[in-house]
Amino acid sequence: MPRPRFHNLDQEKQSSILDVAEREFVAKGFAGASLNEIMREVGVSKGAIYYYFDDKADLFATCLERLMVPFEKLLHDIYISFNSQEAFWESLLDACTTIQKSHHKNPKRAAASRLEDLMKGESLLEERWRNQQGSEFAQWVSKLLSEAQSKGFMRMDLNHSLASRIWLDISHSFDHWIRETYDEGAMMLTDEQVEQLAHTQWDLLRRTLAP
Amino acid sequence: MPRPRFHNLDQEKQSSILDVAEREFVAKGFAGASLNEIMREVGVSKGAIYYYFDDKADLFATCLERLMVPFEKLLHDIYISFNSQEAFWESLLDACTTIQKSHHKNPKRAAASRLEDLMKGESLLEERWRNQQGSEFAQWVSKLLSEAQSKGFMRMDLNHSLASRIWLDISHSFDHWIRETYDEGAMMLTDEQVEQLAHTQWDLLRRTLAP
Amino acid sequence: MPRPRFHNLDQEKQSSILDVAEREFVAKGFAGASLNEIMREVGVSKGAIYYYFDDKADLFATCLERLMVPFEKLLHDIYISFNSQEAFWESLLDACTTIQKSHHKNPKRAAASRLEDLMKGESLLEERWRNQQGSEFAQWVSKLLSEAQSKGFMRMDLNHSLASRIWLDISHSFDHWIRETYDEGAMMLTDEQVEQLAHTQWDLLRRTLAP
Amino acid sequence: MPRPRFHNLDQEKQSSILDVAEREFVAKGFAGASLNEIMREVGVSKGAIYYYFDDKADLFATCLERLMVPFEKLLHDIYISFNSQEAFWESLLDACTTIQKSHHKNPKRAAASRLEDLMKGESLLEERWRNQQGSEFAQWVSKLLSEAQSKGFMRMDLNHSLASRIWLDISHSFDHWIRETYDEGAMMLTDEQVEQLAHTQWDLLRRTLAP
DNA sequence: TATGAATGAGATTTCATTCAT
DNA sequence: GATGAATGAAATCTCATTCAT
Repeated sequence: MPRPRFHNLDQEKQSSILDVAEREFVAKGFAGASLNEIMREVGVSKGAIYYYFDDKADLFATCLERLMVPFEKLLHDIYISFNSQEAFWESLLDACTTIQKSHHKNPKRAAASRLEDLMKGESLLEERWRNQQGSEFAQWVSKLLSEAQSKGFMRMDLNHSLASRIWLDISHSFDHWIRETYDEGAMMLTDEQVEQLAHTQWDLLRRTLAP
Repeated sequence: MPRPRFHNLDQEKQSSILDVAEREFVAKGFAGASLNEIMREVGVSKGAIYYYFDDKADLFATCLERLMVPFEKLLHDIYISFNSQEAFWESLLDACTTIQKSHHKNPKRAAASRLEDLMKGESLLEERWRNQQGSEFAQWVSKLLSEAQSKGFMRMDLNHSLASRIWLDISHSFDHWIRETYDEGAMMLTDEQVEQLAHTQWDLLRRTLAP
Repeated sequence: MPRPRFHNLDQEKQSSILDVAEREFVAKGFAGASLNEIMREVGVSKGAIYYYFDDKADLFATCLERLMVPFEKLLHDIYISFNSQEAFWESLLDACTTIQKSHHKNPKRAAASRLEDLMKGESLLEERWRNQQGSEFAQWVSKLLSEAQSKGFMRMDLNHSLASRIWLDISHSFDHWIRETYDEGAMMLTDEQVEQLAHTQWDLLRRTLAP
Repeated sequence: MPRPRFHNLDQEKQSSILDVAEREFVAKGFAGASLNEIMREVGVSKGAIYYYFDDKADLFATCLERLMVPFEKLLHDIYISFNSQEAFWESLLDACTTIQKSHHKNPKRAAASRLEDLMKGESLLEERWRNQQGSEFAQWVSKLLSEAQSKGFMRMDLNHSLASRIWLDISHSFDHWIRETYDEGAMMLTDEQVEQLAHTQWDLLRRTLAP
């Protein structure tokens, strides 16, 4: 959580700091990233970063937060039906589509999974972050899975933690793929193609997790 | 690639160095790991490390190599039949079982995927590693996928790179799960359970990638 | 010497600033104390401190001054008789009693000696402070000693600077002791006990410095 | 406690480091002293200090130790007789003389009291140092005082902690005086004068603390 | 073959101080 | 009168790496 001062900066400044920091963290990992480098690149004075953020970890967390918060809002608004098996899978398809569209509109969002990966092993970060909010998406998946299993909409012969893991990793596969794709050629997909992609993802989930 | 001298050391010494280094890298990432710490823990002199390895990255690569090489040998010995669709999937089940058994016999192997993850973003490392050998497993998967697709044993409506990604990530899911499971309780699975796990993994691949 | 504006503040505000600053300086020394910390604790804005004081040293000096000035007034009002040896020592006993009582009424005063100690070695501070007023008490002691020696009321076989030093250090001994005592248990001495203490101090001076 | 490496340096190097550090600490206090400055002045590389010492506090402690250890050895060898009041005071005179001579031979030793003063309020330092050894001299004084009081060789109408304090402060008075004297003019006292000084000190103690 | 002393660049962080408003 | 954003020098400390022995 950055100090309130940070949010008093004009959007442009805020963005430019977080953009650079995000790029640096993604490129070199948490420990490998250099605040010096970030300051220099942003063109901000040495003390400024510490005027806005508590420390390196705080800056990192703020980058992560910026990526996650809108996504978490999105998640929160998603409605999943449990009326019938059919309705359940149908609404899950809608969810996949919504999420994919959001990712494509803001492809940087896909970096979040990379940032979360980077936290692994930085015990300091993990603690702070998890206490603060944890991975909302992982919780969302876990909850949905439990509920769907209890209704018999998803298979129960898989260990719950393993099933979650797989669901998450399939989602991450698409995130990675999108990130790589956009990084390489900044190609733009049409709305139709994005819908197709979401359908593919949903199909994989169904193939994998349907009873 | 460590200097040849390193391999003149007795096995025990080699192992103790790489064990400690591996633990340190996995725990703190590449940039975060401290050579000082590793030396101290191993009880080896400062100069020695530089006598055996070019630099930090070389030590890292050697750790990774140790984990990968036996696995690559295993891969190399696996026979996949392309005689018929049935035979293909049958031999793939054998492959999954072989791999799972190997992982359970040497659970540290599962750390390899974590080490490979750690490399991401350490541009220095990535370059060296890819030039040197790259991820053999990824290549194995990619080649199999191509061949199976060309024979019609696997679905073709998925982008090749995305399909690879998914195959790899499902494999990683199991690696992660195994690593976590062993880390937490050091529980031991019976042979039967391992076979069951391999079957599950294979089943997921089939559900996901069969035409 | 703070800017005149400072004294336009209401007493309460002035006190709260100096109280916190004094505590911080006594606790961490001049260099170790942090203006940031002080501002935060007082709840005063960053600019304000620099609006009221020239700089850190000025704030320090003001703390010291607040402690010393009333004491110096006290000193100034003390009458020492040089009519006879007997009268001299008698009036010195009165002086000791007056001073001790003042210290006990305002035990923080005893912190002054600690603050003065802290200045030692902060060459910047020493210079400013000595030029400005120096230790009034040291001067008072020195002057009394000279006069008493010249009248034969005090021994002359001691180097003057050494004798002063001893007189001062005996006084400081009591200051330290009082400070420690009050810090530890906040115990309160009765008037009688204070008088007894003053008598002890005076007795030590007489034993030490009488011819 | 410096790392053993430090003591492998030739005496000259060790001394030059500690001399500069001591001067810096005495001049500016612990917090005020700058390691950078010390390194620059000694002409030693930035890493070197941290190669020899754990941190700033360790360097400080080493300075203090160098001053104290020989003195503590001296204390340890001093014999105080408790056979009779006369013998007691006589042996105390010898002790004073021994100590004074030692101080004059190595006037820097007198800085120890200043260094110990500097530690006050640096809570970090105080803890480390006291746990490690504490002020040997204070203990020596306290023990002697108790024993002498129990035999009736010293007055018992003074609070023990206050009496200790006074004894210590009288000793410090002489230390301070010596340090100032040597700092100012580097004048040398003859053996006879030193003996005279010791006698004065002893006389003050007797006047002050004899029954 | 092996050591470990020594280095110095660079890391994160703090802090007194200034100045536009 | 008063604020607090912004600064940048300097602080402590770490670390991969070199090199004389």
